[in-house]
Amino acid sequence: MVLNTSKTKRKDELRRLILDAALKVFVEEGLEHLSIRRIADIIAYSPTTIYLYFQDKNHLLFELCEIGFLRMAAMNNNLTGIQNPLERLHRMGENYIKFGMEHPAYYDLMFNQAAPMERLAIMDNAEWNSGDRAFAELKEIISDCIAQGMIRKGDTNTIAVAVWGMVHGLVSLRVCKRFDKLIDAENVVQTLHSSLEWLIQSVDITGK
Amino acid sequence: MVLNTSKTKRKDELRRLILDAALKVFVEEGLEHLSIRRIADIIAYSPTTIYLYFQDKNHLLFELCEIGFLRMAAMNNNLTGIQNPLERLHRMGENYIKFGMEHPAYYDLMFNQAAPMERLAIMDNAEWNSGDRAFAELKEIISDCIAQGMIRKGDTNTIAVAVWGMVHGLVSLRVCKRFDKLIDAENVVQTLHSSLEWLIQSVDITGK
DNA sequence: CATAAAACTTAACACTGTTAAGTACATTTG
DNA sequence: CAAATGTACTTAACAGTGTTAAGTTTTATG
Repeated sequence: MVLNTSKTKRKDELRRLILDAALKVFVEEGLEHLSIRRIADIIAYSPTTIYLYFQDKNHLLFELCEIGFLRMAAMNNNLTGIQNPLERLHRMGENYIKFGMEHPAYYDLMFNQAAPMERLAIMDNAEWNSGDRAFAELKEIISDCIAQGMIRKGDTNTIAVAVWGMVHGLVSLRVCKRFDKLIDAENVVQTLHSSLEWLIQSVDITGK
Repeated sequence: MVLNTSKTKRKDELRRLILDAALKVFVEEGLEHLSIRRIADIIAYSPTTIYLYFQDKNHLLFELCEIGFLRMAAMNNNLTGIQNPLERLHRMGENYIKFGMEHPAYYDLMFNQAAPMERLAIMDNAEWNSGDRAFAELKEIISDCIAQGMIRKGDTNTIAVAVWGMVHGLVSLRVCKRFDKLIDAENVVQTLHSSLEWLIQSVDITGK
């Protein structure tokens, strides 16, 4: 298998151009304004050209998702050096919330929209690499918490789902504007962090 | 103000017919197949007629949401008789999960989709009645838990957001198919319930 | 240079939400 | 009773969507 011939390189260049244009539109104007024709206009190609590089719109959205996962993973660089696993868990949650607040369009696409997952459902036998890796990391931290006697013993899977569910729920309700009529706008983000802190303190059995 | 004249009655009848048709489509075929023209076909009227009864599609979706909230509230009928507030909270969470599993299309519309909230955002000064009532009920139960020394003292708002966030997160990830590649299909619902139970046990301070 | 292959475009299909303008019918008014 | 008003509804169109079959242009190869 030959990599990076001038052929594949040029293929990749336009592919990248398409993704960049798509990104620009959907970050700045929202997913609902992201259309194939809009992308085509920006890169000055005909709409059908995009179909030579992506099977369909879902495929394109899936790739945007993957980029989002990379950005999200990059946020967890500040975890290195934190030895205490419960503290790590807390910080990971705060990073998660931060990502959602800073990149709501990405977040919506990555966790709420059906489109990218439809693509994934079609290519059977394929695992969801990005999601899988992140989930595995979460489970490992929880495993450490249990091993060091910082949280109650229990099924790692169950606890991981619970923790992920919680932070996702907080961010998702915010991104989908479900807090807008219930909590003052200036307090929402603070409330999310408080809620996470409440969870961490509730499961912490070191000081009890 | 005159209620239920033959005029308003007939107006309401077609309105109801439209909502029923909309409901049928979006429950059976999903939100993406719910179009104004599809509804019009079913009720055998022209598409534009629908605009005489609803400002726009968002308005219609908002009304479907409200119907969903009624159904959801009805599920909590089995709470009467449960005195223990923590048990009430647990049962409320289970009802919430059950609703999401049984009515994924409703759930998606009520908590994930942007459309219904856009309608709500426009009519300023209006509060989100359905959401407001449900959230207030949750806060009251938590208040009771604290008063009876069943969970740690803390800000009611913060804890309510945490609890709602958690169950919403679980249901939302399931409805949006984010567990599909991570957890075996036959175990997912059981895992959600276990996760909720884990939370309840983690915050319960009565036996410690 | 001719041929084959790759890259790209045109035109169309079947949809979408939404609106301006027009029609048919019932009710009220002079 | 006839004319005027008002209600209920439809037709036709606009501007947009994802997507595909078929045709054209450009590039690379023998």
